Amino acid sequence: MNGHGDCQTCRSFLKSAFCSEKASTIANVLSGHLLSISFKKGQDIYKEGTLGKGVFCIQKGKIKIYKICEGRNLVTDLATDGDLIGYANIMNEGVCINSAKCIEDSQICFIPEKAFKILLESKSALIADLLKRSCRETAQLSTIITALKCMNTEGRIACALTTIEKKFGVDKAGCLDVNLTRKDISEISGTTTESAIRILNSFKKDQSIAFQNNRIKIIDKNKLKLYLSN
Amino acid sequence: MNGHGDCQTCRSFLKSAFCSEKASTIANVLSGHLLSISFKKGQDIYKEGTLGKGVFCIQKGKIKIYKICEGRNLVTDLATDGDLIGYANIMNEGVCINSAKCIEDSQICFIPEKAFKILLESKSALIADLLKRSCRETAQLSTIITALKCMNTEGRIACALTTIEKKFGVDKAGCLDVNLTRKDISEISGTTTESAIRILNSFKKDQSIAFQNNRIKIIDKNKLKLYLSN
DNA sequence: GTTAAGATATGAGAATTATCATATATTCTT
DNA sequence: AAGAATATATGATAATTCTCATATCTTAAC
Repeated sequence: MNGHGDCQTCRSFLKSAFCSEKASTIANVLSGHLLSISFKKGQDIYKEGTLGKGVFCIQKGKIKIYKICEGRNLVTDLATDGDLIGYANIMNEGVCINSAKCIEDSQICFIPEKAFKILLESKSALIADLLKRSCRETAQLSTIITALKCMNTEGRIACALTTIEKKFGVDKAGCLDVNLTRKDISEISGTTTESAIRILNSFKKDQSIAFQNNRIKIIDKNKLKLYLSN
Repeated sequence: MNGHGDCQTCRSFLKSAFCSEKASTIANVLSGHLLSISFKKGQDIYKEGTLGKGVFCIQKGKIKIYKICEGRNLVTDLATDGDLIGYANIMNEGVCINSAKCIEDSQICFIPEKAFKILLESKSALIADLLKRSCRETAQLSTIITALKCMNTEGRIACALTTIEKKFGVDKAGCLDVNLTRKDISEISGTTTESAIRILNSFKKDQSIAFQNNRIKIIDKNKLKLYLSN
C-alpha cells in the first residue's frame, strides 16, 4: 500500500456530503484521507471475519468480493471504478461479512470508519445513495441465490460471462476487458475449476466464445443465452 | 384485505421520521394509511416481477420472502412482528425482486410508495434505520449463498431449523412457534420436499428433533450443529 | 360421512457435478 | 535458459441429490 494521487472519484462521490451542516467536522476528519492507495493484483483489501477498518472507493481497478467456504471461494460481487465497497461491514457490527481482493492492480481510496460514520450521521445525500446501492446489492444477491439453485453449471457460466461483460466491458479487440483465470470464472459461477474449463471449452467449440491472448471474447450472445434458460 | 386496527408497530417505527422538518407533509400523506390490513395464511403480499405499490410493516404475523424459479420457490428471508418488507423493491425501480406470502394469518400495515419516498427524502432517522436493515439483509443473503454451495442438504436443513427458531421462537411446548409444511422447510433450505422429509425423519430417528402436533421441537442442538459442519 | 385434496412417507433409478488422477502448457523466477 | 509454480486440459469414478412412482395418512369440503 503506497500513497498516491488524489482520489477524484471518491471526492465527487462524497461531494454532496460536504454540503451538510456538519461540513467542517467531516472535512476535518477526512482531510488527508482521500488519497488513493496502490494495490497489487492478488492483494487483499479486506478479509472475511476480520474487523473492517473502513470503507473503500475504487478509483481505478478491478475487484472481486467473495465468501470463503472450505478453502473454496464464491464470488458474490465484482467492483470497478467508482464503486464503493465494504460499507456493509461497517454497518454490521464491523466484522467483515466477506472478502475483497484485487483482480488487477488498483488505485483505491480508503475512508476510515470514523470518518464514514460521521458522514452518515450528517444525514447527507451519502446515506440515500448508500441505501440505493445496498438495495441494488440485495437484488443482485437474490439473483445469485436463484441461479445457484435453478440453473445448471453451463447456465451459470454463461451468466457469469455476461455479468463480467456488463461490469468490466470489452477491450479494443472485443474481448472481456479483464484477465481472469479459469479458477476465477469458476468462483464467479459457483462451480469447480475443472467444470469451468470443460464448459468454457464446449462454448468455444460451439463458437459462442473465443479465446484471444488469454482473454475471452463473446462471439454469439444468442447462443450463450440458450444456456441461460437451463 | 380488510382494514383493521391501528398499526402501533408501524407508528413507532416511523415516529422518528415525523420529527423532521417536513413533518406536516409526511403526516398528511400518511394520514389514514397506517391502518393494518388482515391477510390470510397463504395470501400473497406482493409478487416477483409485478410493480411494487409500497412498503409493508408486519404488525403481527409470519411471512416468507422467496424467489421463484421454474415452479419452485426458494425462501431468502423470513419476516415477523416489527419487520419492514418490500422497501428494496421500491428502491430498485419499483419492480418486485421477490415475492412475499403469509405463512400464517397476519396483520400488516401498508405504506404507499409515495408516502414512503417522502419519508426518505425528509432525511429522517428512517433512512439510517433502513440502511442498517438493508446491510443486515445483504449479510444474510451472502450467508445463504455460502450455504447453498458449501453445505450439503442435511446441513442446510439443520441450519433452516435454527434460523426458524431464531426468527419465530418456540411455543409453550418448546416447539418451533410456526406451522410449516415439509414443503415450506424444503424451500427455506433449498432442496426438494422429498429430501426435506427424509432428512427430517433421520433427524427424528437421531433424536435431534421431535414431532409434536405437526410442529417440530429441537431436542438436541449440539447434535444438530454436527450436521452444520458438513 | 364420503370424497377430494393435500401432506407425509419411502423406494429405485437417473442425472448432474465434484473429486481424483494425470498430462501438458504457460508463466514466473533467478 | 532452467526449473518451479501455476494454469489449462481431459478422463474415470464417485457421491449427492433430484425425479418419478406409489402408498398412506391427514385435513378440508360438501
